[in-house]
Amino acid sequence: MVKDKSTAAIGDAIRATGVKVTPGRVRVLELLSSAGRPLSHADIDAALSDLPMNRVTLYRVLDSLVANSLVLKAVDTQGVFHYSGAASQARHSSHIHFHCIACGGMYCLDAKPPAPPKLPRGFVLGDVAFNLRGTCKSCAERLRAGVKV
Amino acid sequence: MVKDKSTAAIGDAIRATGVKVTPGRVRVLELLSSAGRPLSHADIDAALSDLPMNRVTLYRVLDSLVANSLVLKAVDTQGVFHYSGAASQARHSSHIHFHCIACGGMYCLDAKPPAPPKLPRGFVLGDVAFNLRGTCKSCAERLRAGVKV
DNA sequence: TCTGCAAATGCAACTTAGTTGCATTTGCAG
DNA sequence: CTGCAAATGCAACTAAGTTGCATTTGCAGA
Repeated sequence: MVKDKSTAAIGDAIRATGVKVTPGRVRVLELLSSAGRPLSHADIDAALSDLPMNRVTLYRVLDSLVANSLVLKAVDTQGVFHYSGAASQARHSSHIHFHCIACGGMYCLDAKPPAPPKLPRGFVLGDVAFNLRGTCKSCAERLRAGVKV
Repeated sequence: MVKDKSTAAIGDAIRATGVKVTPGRVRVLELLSSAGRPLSHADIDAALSDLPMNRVTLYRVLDSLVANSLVLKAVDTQGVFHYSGAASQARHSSHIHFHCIACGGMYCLDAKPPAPPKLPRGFVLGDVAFNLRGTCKSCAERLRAGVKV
């Protein structure tokens, strides 16, 4: 069976970083690249029912992909880490994430993130977290309808 | 012994929210109000050597203060929660926090946070997290000097 | 194609952060 | 001063993430 083009491309991207191309790495990067939103460790774990992977291995796969800039790691306002494919990095770094405190969902907002402010001399900027928290449309409507939380 | 003015004011602020004024709540709010930066749960726990408090109680004290808007809860890019007194809320909501990945320190930057973007219809904004991560001046210099991490 | 080895994985055990249930203590209203 | 709801302490639990070590596997070189 011939691997489809995108899977091969993903394998090449991994190989290019100098680490081994393993089923786990390919599968996780594939998942993150095609997912429309950043996924948590638990989200990914649940999505990998076709390729059961040890909890620890998933952490290490993610660490490896993050270390090689193939995946982005960000934290939401609840302190939960979310990962997104670096291919969608441009997409995800060009807008903001909204985390619903009622349903736990994460949404990508169609708005530009602010420019990082000027840092004091000597400070080196790594990455930026700009996340909003609140209630999403459907949860807000449900709550407004009088349903108790 | 007569309580000093600020302690009394803190007690009043707590009482005004309708909850009981307890030594733990006063001490924690006092600490967060006078601290120049947001403190983590561990920071607070360590600072309370004069008033040993159960780990769980500290969580509940913080929850109570946050629920009554006397304290702000925010998360850094490492997923660690930090608390700051609401009296210093104006101060801390009017600028940005920088978290050093080398020394773990948190710095308050003298820059305005961006205006929250316009949300889609129906979305309700709760709070905002805008944190930067990187290397602070002293750590950057130390690393540049050739010291291995 | 085969082989050896470093890299990757799985597993078990551990740490840390945060939560829950319940018995005891305490702030404070009456 | 007294009663009771609220707050606390304690123990046990869950979830997230880490570490050490034995086993397996990708892949470079023979």
